[in-house]
Amino acid sequence: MDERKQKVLRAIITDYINTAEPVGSRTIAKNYDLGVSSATIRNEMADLEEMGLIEQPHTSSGRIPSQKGYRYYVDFLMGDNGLVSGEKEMIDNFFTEHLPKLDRLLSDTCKVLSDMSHYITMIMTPTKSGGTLEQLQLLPINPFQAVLIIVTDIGLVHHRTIDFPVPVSQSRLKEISNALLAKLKGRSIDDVNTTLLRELSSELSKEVDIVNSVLEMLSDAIHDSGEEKVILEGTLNILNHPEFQDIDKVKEILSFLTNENILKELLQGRTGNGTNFVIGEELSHGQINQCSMVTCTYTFNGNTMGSIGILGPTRMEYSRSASLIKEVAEKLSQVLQDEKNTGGKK
Amino acid sequence: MDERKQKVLRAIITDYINTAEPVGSRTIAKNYDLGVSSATIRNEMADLEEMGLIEQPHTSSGRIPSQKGYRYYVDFLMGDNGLVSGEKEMIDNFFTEHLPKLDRLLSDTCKVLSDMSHYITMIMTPTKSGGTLEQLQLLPINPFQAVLIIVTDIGLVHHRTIDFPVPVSQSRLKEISNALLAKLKGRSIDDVNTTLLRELSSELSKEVDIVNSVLEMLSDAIHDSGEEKVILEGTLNILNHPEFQDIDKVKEILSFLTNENILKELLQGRTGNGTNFVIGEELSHGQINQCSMVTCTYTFNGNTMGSIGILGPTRMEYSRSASLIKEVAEKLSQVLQDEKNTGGKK
DNA sequence: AGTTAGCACTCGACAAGGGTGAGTGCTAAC
DNA sequence: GTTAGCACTCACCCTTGTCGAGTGCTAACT
Repeated sequence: MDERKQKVLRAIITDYINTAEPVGSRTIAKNYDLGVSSATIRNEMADLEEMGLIEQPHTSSGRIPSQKGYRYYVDFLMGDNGLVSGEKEMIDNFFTEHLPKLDRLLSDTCKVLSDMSHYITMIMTPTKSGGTLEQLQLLPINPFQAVLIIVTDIGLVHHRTIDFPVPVSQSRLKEISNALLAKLKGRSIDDVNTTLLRELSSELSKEVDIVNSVLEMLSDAIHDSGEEKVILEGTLNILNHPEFQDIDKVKEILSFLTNENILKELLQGRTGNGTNFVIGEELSHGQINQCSMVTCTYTFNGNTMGSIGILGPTRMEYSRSASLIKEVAEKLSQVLQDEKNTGGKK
Repeated sequence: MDERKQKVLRAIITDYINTAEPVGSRTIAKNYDLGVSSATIRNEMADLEEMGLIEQPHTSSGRIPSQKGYRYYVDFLMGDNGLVSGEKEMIDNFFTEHLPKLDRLLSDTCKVLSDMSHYITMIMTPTKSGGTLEQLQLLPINPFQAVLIIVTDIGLVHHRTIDFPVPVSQSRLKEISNALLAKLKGRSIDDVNTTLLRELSSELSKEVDIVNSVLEMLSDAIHDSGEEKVILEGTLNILNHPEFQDIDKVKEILSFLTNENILKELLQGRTGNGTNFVIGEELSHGQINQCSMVTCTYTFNGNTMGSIGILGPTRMEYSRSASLIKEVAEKLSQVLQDEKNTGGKK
């Protein structure tokens, strides 16, 4: 593929990203000075079409990029446009001003990203597997109820209300609480499985009913704590793009995205450390095969913690989205790290 | 307004609710045997139009109900159609099967209601003002961090992570924790305001930095705890109704509803104990003046705790929605009460 | 006096037809 | 290899005509 063909392809894709209209040879000749006439460009376009990189919606209309064309574009042509001046600063400000309360931070980050990108954004919360249990406490509310609280090493707090079948004294509650803490403190979340809990149950078998109520909720809380969640924002943004004017299409996509497992699947298993592009049918879900996605991971302590994704039409601004998501992911990782370093000088 | 006019009006509204098409005199004569010809109905319709209860989208089209017409309908004509057989059972089952973990319960309730109604539903979480603080505890994570936990009398748990500027020993933490608990236990949430916190700050002034970090987060948690939230579900349901085929209209409505304060306003201040109807412009927000809303309150300990709302097109099924929402609100109140009674036998 | 049948009229919805313009492919000349 | 020119295609828009549902009015009927 010679350089001129690349230029033509880049011009077509750039134009189509901006206008969402099939782009003709004259438009390119006029607006992207390649130094050749429209006729020449027509010849090049015929070649590009033969290669499967662009296509014609119908005879005698302009060309639009094919999915293969977009793939070639992100892999070889796109380059790194960077962010418009001021945008990087916006992101930085957001992170310096923001309280590092994890769930809130993530959901606000997601919101900022969707506002800036004008696409749908999603963030997977940190996988807690690998974390350890640092605190565990039972707080009495009344003789028949208590609150179970667990805290993991990265400071995530989970709680559950426990109903006891019989009244439980405060001192007894404290005993159980201390016994559990002694056993579990410092253990990894993944270790606290059914087997271990059963062991505990038999060890603390003085009052089975009570202990079992506690263990049940503990298991529930641990399980919940190990579970990633996906935060979704900017779903309404897609309504601004001309490819989503069909209400049925929109409905299909949006209801598809309400399934959290789908979102996890979309965010997970994207290879590579940097930004990653998944285009159209590569997403392998018919409902969103008119969409593309840019993903990136964020880290904590050098380990991948979760992913961030931007979902837009196949015609999305790949370069800009990549720059945005990369900046956000880096800043996010940094804030998490800072929090750990300055907050927890062990 | 004589009986026949009422019958005609009821027929028009019923038909329009089902079809979303302007309804003509012939349709009524044919499908709703009033025992008179279409000509007579035409005369009645002319009268109804003069009264402002129905209107014509354009000359020589059928009639559609006006907002005043809907108002008359819900006030006098509608009656109580009740639920289709099996629906009440569905709701009851949902509540018996469901774990009473408050926030989860409410969001699932909201979901069930939106699934059954096919409209947008919203639930305002319980107002905690009036509640009292029952538990308060500081759990150490490491010398520089602790988790603050507060529990209210109805079992709501809130937590905040605190960063200390200097290392704090476990025993000192316990002291502070106990001192605060002694001061605050049993006090109403509303009482814990800035003034009280300032008092505490000076009383516990041994290590101002530490105490202030704690009080700041306490204030934050209390504030959050006093704050109602609104859960929203079924936003995509409106896409099924023919009046919402215009993508711009949909966008306007949906983005309007992302503002939580708006939702609160919509749910609050509806008079009366039973179900309540707000029609079209009565909602006093231009963005949703093509919508109507049915609301109902749920209670705990005999006090109104929060509201539930169903938002649909003005052409919504008022009677059915009212029955649904009433059933759900009653069951929800009952579950909350049961939980209190069996869970907390003080 | 209220009800009904009949009739002329209105107006939106839909389909068919023609013009316009953007864009292509091909060919011949440069 | 590049360009200019030309015939051709096709979506889009506008106009026109037809159709049908529905109305209002009037005169006849009970």
